[in-house]
Amino acid sequence: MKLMEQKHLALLEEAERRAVAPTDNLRACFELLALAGAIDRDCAARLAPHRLSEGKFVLLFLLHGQSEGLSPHELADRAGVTRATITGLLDGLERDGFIARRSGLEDRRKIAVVLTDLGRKTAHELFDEHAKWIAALFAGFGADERSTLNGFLQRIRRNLDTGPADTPRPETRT
Amino acid sequence: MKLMEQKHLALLEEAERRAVAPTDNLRACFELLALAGAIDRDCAARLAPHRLSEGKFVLLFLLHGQSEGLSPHELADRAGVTRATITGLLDGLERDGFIARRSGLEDRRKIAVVLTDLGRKTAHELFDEHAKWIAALFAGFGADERSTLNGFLQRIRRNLDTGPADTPRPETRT
DNA sequence: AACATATAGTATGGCACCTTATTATCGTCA
DNA sequence: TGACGATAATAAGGTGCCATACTATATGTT
Repeated sequence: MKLMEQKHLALLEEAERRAVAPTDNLRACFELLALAGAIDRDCAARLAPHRLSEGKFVLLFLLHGQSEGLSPHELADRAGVTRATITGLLDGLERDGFIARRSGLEDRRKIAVVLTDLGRKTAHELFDEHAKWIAALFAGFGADERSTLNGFLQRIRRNLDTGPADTPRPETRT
Repeated sequence: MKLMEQKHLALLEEAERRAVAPTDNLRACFELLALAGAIDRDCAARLAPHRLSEGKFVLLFLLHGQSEGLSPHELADRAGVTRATITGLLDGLERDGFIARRSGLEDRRKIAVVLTDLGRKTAHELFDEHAKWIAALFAGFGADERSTLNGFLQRIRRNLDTGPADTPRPETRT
């Protein structure tokens, strides 16, 4: 269990050598990023045995309960990725037998993506397990602690948003 | 500025519908992940104008000050990625004129990666800016607050490590 | 009806990361 | 000495993400 990522350790050492910035702040930031990275990796590791990635899992539970299916466009909107990315994920899900593509009836440009039995079964089984796993990460936290943590995160986010006025980020398209 | 990622919103809704896990916990986790994601994206956006990614930037400052250069193997160890990944990053850095590959003298399997003038200049300029940017994320935080936050993160990490005994993660190879 | 424009899905190519070969070189030990 | 296993770098192929460009279909305008 590494407390910090290798690259961040290196950066920290160099920053100490140069004394350009308060290293306590750097350390705090890297611990945050390391934890998030660890969560992501753990998530991926839990889904991998089912031949799923996080992105694919999201599509699965988005489709679950939609007996009519959803179009790739809708999936993209709800999952928060581009349509092109959806195409790739669907290719994998179709190959592995989780979903099927049905060509649309009224609008022939549209496609309806529907779960197969395997897809439905997998989505159903995994969702609860997944949600419980995530919730368990905050086991032992009281409401007050969660809200304190949240306050910290908000403040960091504010610093993130107001700070870099020099970088004209193209404002994630809607 | 989105507070939470689209996919997490969707997951949260479904979890509320099903009432399988305390959604406050889920929400807290997603806020954490969203912030980390936002930081990563911001980092990428700051480096992109220089034709650098975070991975490439790390290599650059690892090489900075190493007048003898480093081998891809050493770079991989210090950056915490595989040698194969390093090869790809070096290809890009070489193409863009930041580094040069020098074939080794004593051991002819080895290659010495050295910075070009452009590489040295870029590394030098960017490092301070980058470190200051990261430190600025924790502007306004006192030592006590940083340590409270850190305590929270450690607790989450402990939950992460102890929880999933069922997932036999292959224990990140050294 | 005809043309312009918008939309749906996908292909293509790029990036950063991975795992698993493959090739060249090194060091050792029989 | 020469064969063997370790090591260095890379190649090949896979994933998930992106942006851009293309095709087919739909729709609105005149």
